[in-house]
Amino acid sequence: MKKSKFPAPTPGKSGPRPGQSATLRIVAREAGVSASTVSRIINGTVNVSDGLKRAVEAAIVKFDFRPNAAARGLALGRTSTIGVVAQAIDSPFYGEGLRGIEAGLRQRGYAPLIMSGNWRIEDEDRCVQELIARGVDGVIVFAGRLSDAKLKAYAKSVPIVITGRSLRAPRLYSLLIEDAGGATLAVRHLVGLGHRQIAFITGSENHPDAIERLRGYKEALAEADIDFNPKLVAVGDWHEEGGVRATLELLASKLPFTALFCVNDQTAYGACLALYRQGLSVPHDVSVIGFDDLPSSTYRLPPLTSVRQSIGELGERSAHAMLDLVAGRRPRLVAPGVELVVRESTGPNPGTGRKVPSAKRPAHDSK
Amino acid sequence: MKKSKFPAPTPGKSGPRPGQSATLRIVAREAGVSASTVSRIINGTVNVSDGLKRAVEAAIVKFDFRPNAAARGLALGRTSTIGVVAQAIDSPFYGEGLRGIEAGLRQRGYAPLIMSGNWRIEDEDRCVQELIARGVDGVIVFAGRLSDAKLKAYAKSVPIVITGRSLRAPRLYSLLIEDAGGATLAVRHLVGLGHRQIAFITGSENHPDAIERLRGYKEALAEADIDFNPKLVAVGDWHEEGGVRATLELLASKLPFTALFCVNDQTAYGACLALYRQGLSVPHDVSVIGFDDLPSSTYRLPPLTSVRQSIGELGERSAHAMLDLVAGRRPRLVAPGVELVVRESTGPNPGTGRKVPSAKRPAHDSK
DNA sequence: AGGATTCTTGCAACCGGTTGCAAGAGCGAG
DNA sequence: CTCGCTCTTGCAACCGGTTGCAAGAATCCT
Repeated sequence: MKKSKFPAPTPGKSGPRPGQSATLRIVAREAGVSASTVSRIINGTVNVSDGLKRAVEAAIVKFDFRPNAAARGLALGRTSTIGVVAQAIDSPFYGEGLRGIEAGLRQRGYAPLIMSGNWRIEDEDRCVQELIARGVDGVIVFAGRLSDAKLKAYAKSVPIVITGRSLRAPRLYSLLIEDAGGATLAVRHLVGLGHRQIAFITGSENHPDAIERLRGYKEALAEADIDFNPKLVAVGDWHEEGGVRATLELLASKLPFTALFCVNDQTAYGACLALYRQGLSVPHDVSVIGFDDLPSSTYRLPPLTSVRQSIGELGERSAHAMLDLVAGRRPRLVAPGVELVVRESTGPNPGTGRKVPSAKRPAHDSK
Repeated sequence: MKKSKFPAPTPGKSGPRPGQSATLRIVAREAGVSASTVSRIINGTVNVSDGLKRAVEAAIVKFDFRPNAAARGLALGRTSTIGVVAQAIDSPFYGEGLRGIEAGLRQRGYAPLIMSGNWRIEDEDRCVQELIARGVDGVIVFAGRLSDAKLKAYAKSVPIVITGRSLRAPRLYSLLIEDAGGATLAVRHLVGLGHRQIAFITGSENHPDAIERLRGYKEALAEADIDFNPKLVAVGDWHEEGGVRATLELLASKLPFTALFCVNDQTAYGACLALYRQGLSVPHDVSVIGFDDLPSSTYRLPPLTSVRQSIGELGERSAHAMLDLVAGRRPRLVAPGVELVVRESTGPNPGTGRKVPSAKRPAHDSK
């Protein structure tokens, strides 16, 4: 496999060989210069006389030369690759975040190496380890669940950016999402429409985002002098399926509710389906509101009211924060703010006698 | 930046230093052996005596040693990384495909390096070039539009797997999707429900998948002795927005139709919204059928009838085909077959007097 | 027991770019 | 015309694993 020790690399032929890319030294020989000169021309490290430059450039074109990334990475000690840990690459939420990350990295010549944690902490852990082993220049953990301690430990071997929590450590930067604030926004909207019995479907119970959103829900209830009823909280799984199940549980409990706040949009999609199956209309019988404002929420039937937190923007900012860390600068970025987007899945409480002034809702959508 | 020439690498301290990973030689010194021995133990290349093995393993643990991927890649001539070109990472379609690819690669220790072509041929081209420059061991072009000639040219420098077309060249493998067959399935289903005026919303016009699905649509019409009417074909963009626009155009043309076949599920989502806006009910006024059977189609209102072509499975098979190519074997895989999944967005033609026997539709969903 | 095998292990030369150092070329000033 | 300066360019030593080769140790054979 090794062993290739051509004394004079095929002196007779000079064209590029298929499937075997040229090396710096081959190009150098062709142009009659040394390898270092070629390297310097490619990287623009120092000035090179015009004649040589032209000759070298011709040789580069002739052999279609591309510097070997592994060799360059080895010499420079960096790979221009950032590891990204998501939970699932197929998921509107992570998809949008990854798009933002990719866009943010590409601007400066970096590329993301993406791995999926499959919602399992052990997998997430394995991902980070494998990414480090692959020599990435940094790791972005997007909405992950790894413990703070683990993250701090990993930050010792590679810069880390983490979204969805607040954590301070050297070479680690965190972007905190306004989970509680967004949840408060959602519940206030429902209260404003006259709802008093507002159910909540949470995500997996120990996820930091879920905990915070529950907190925001409680705060908004307190604000409106509504007692918090734990029986109006059901547990989903961040996916449609969990939304269906949780909604059916809530309905089965016979506890009346006229509005439903879901921990994320996908859960809300499931909730809408479950309500439809039970012959309940959204928003006439039950108002439903989500969180994230996924792109597809605009196109749901009915279009979903949601709390917008631009995931794409969050991804892009994570990427920039990471590039700052890599360059040794201290990032100065925060997560984008949250914002209520009112569409057609929420409406006035049908129970109240008094007419609630209808919220302004655009005719087609409110993009 | 280089210059580091520690005569004796910090002989006093011996613990791992933060941010600076240990090298093979450091581990070797700690264990009192040579670097080659450590390498051989790690890779299991040859037998090593038990005592040394234990000492080395202890040293590896002590320094938390992970071999540098760049160096290994340089020495071995491969990176265990496969480049993947998608159009958009945030897109249920590509998301599912990428998940399959990741799963298929991970099984054998490979990881995907994903880049987005953003639906632009030039970007797609740039992606392939950058991936090659990064030294990936192969490139999977997932549902791309690069010309056959370009692909063949690239296959000279790196193995290539391409989905969605049929192409033969050395070190290139293609997985052909049954686009036409799937489209025929969809239209036959509609015909079976009594529909005769069946509209079609295509994707971007020059995309191979779109062309093939149109062909299948025409074939099924011919089969049922229905004349093909080009005015019943509208152009979308593979996304919800295009589905909305195309549907509004079809409705504005005043040409009656009772069923609508959409080139993919996202287009169908948009179509459903547009119909809803115009006060038309799916499936009572118009039947809608999609293509792809995205996971979220199960949770639409109403759940969408679609032609299932397991994208995830396609991704996984692409990955396996690529690994075959890399290993020098000839892949023997084909794309997964298509299959009709009947849900609730299609129903009997409301216009026909005769009652059409209702298709069997499960109560909740037909996963 | 002596010689022939086989096994273990280290040395050193790779893989392909990068870069400090110094030699040589080119140029201006005295 | 010579000295000293700057600019261009090549040499060689890295980066950190891998592996052919051969020396030495261990094992087996007659």
